Amino acid sequence: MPTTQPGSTIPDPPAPSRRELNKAATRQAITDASLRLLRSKGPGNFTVEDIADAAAISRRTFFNYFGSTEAALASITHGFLDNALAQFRLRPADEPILESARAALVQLADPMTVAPMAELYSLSQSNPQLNRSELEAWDHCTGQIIEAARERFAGTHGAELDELYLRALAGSVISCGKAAMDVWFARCGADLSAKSLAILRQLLIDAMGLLGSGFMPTANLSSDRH
Amino acid sequence: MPTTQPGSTIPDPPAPSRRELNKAATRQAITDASLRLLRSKGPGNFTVEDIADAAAISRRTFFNYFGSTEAALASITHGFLDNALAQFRLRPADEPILESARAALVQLADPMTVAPMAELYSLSQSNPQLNRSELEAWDHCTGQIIEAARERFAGTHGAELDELYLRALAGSVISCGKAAMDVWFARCGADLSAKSLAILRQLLIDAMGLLGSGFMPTANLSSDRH
DNA sequence: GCAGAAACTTGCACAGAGTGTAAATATGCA
DNA sequence: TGCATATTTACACTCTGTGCAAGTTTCTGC
Repeated sequence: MPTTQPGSTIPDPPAPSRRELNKAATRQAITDASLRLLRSKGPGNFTVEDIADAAAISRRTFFNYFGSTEAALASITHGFLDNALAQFRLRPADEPILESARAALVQLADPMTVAPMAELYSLSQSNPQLNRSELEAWDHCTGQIIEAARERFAGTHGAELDELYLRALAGSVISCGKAAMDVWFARCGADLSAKSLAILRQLLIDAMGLLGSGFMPTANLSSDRH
Repeated sequence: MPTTQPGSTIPDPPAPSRRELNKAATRQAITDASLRLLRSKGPGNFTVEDIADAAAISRRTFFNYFGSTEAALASITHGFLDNALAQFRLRPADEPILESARAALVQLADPMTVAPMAELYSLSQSNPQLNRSELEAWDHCTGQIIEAARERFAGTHGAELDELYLRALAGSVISCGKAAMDVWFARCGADLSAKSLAILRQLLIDAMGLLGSGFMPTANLSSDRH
């Protein structure tokens, strides 16, 4: 029962006002409508007006929330990656970054979290327009990881972390996470069974392992693990 | 004097026909005009029609060559990365992939090659539209590296390379290359002096070194090398 | 060299994307 | 309740991107 007593000493989630609730609902209605249309008509076969009608809003309002149909769908990916980032930030500050990344990514291999992402993957396969927005989402996440790692380092040490180290590492972590997702999807499609998710988890662990070991050439023997 | 004797036994560059020359010239005229307009008006402040006028072609013809203004500009990045890929393919097949990547990237730190890229970087800083196309170009290159590495491995060994290894490595190499370029640009701007290019070269080498050593946490001491 | 084929360019028309503006409506706050 | 502020909406407008058909250039075989 989340009471919001005015005298509460803990800031709580600061009282979601009516306006914020409405906006969140509209936003959700738009992404839901977009996903429905993507399912029923396929990528590129529906317009912003279609989405607006399906979400019971005006075309103009759609553009108050998203800049394009792709952006509306990419919000799913953004949600997924924001989740990953939140997990990353929860890790202890003295942990090696790669280990934090591994732990954060493994958290994502859970049905509720991965389901929308998997569906989006399967529906947007081989569609250039959507792929660009996906790339943008992953890139945005890279930027956020850079920020998070920088803050973490500045917190524990006094100095600043080398910029190349930071950017190269963050980019590689994201690339490896993406590679694991790609391989998983190619191998399992949108299958969300426990077995399939275990494979995803292992792929994410393996990918971080490869990164941590500097991609030793012998590592390609790992293919017979599956 | 590039004679094209019919009896020549070597296939040569197979006789660039008039049509191909015209197309190449038009393509070049479009990218040149785009870059000129980017310089003079800034990103987002000119239309396809402006480019078409400047290149002395019709609007419709522009779209026969490129799908958008961004795509026209991204052809610069594509050229740069195609160059990198060609260097990669020239490396001996038994060399470790990371070493090949390092060598290929270092080849790019040369004024003629890097100049257009550097200018594009400086002009499209903080412009979302252009950045998306840039990301797409890097991603496209990742795909090509995956292909190249797969072929190379299949050539020397009989078996297939583990898909995760391949994708994670290719993605990380590209990420690190990009990170090095980003840091270089942040540090040196569009400066193309020998000293600046030496820094770029060293950044690329360092980035590949980080990748090869698995991002050992002590590596961040490298910042005092510069 | 010349006719016909094939490739390329161009103008036109049209659907859709994206944005500024101002009026209408909903929400927050005293 | 009543005013201030935030949000939605309709409308108009520019620009994008594409199909189509008519014009122009290049290529091919004769």
